Amino acid sequence: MGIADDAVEIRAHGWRTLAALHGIIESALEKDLSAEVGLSVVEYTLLDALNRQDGWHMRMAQLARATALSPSATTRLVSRLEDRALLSRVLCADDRRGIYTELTHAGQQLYRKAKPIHDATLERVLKEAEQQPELAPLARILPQFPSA
Amino acid sequence: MGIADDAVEIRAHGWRTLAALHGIIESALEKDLSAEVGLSVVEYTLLDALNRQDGWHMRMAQLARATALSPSATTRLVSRLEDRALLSRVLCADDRRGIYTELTHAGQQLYRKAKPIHDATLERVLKEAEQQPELAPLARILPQFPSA
DNA sequence: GCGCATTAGTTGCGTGTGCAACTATTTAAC
DNA sequence: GTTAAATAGTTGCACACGCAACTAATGCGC
Repeated sequence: MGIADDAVEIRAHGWRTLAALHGIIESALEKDLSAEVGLSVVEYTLLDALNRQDGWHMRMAQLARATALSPSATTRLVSRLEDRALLSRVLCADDRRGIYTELTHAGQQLYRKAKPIHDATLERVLKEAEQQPELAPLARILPQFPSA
Repeated sequence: MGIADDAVEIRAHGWRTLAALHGIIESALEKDLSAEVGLSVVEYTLLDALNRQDGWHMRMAQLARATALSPSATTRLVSRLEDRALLSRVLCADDRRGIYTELTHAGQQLYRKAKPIHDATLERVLKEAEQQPELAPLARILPQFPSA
C-alpha cells in the first residue's frame, strides 16, 4: 500500500472519527436540551445564531446555512419557533421576497435558560470523549481552534 | 469575561465548526453516492463497517454503534439492504437472540464500486473546506490523526 | 418600459429517524 | 427448577427531513 493509498485511508478514518464524535455530541445535546427546556439541537442552534447577531435579524438563507438545513426544513423550523412565540418573522422593505427573523423576549429568555445546559453538556461529553482512544485525538483538539 | 467563560465559548465555537464540516461532508457524500451507486451515507457506512471486518459478521448492536443510529433505525437499515440482497441476516447459534449480518457477493461488489467514489468526494470536499477560513482549522487537522 | 432568467421562500410528498412498547431469549436469584 | 431481571432485536407511531414543483419579487437585456 503506497503513500497515496495511506492518505485515503487516513482521511476516511478521520471522517469516521468526526462522524462518531458528532453523533455522540448531538444525541447528548438533544437529550438534555429537550428534557430541560423542550428544544431540539437545531432549534437551539437557530436561537443561538440569532442571539449571536445581538438583536439584529437574519434572513432565511443565513439561518439555513447556520443550521446546515435545507430551505424547506428551515421554513418549517422557523414556523415551529414562531408558533411558540420564540421568534417573529419580519418582512423586509427593500427586498420584499426576503424575510427577516428576530428573537422575541420569550425567545431570548428561553435561550438564556438553555445556554448553560448546552454548554455544560458539551463540556461533559467532550471530557468523556477524551477518555475514549478512538475519539480522543479529535476531542482534545476541538477546544484549541482559533476563537475567531 | 474570564478564562472559564472563554473556554466555554471556544468549545461552543469548536462544536459549531465540527457540525458545519460534518454537514458539508455528509451532504456531498449523500449526493455523489446516491447518484452513482444508489447508496445513502449510512448505507455506505454500514457496508464499509462490515467490509472492514473482512468476511466476518457483525451484530445489530455493533452496526448501530458504527453508524451512530438507534436500534430501530438499524433494524430498518439492515432490512433495506437485505431486501436489495446486499447482505444477509444470520441467526447465531450460541445466543439465539442475536443476529449476525454479513455481506453477500453483490454487497461486496457494490462496496468496491462505491469506495472510490466515497474517497474521491471526501478528498475533494476536504480540500474545498481548507479554503474556507471557518472550516480550515478542522479540515486541515483531520487527515493527521493516528491511523490506528 | 417589457419579457425572461434568477433568487427567496413556501408547500406536497415520500422516506428515514427516535421513542416507547413489545416479543423472545438469556442470566441471575434463591 | 421456577421466577424475576436484564438484554437483543423488532414494530407502531409521530415527526423532521430533503427533493421537486410552485409562487412571488427582483434584476437584467435591449
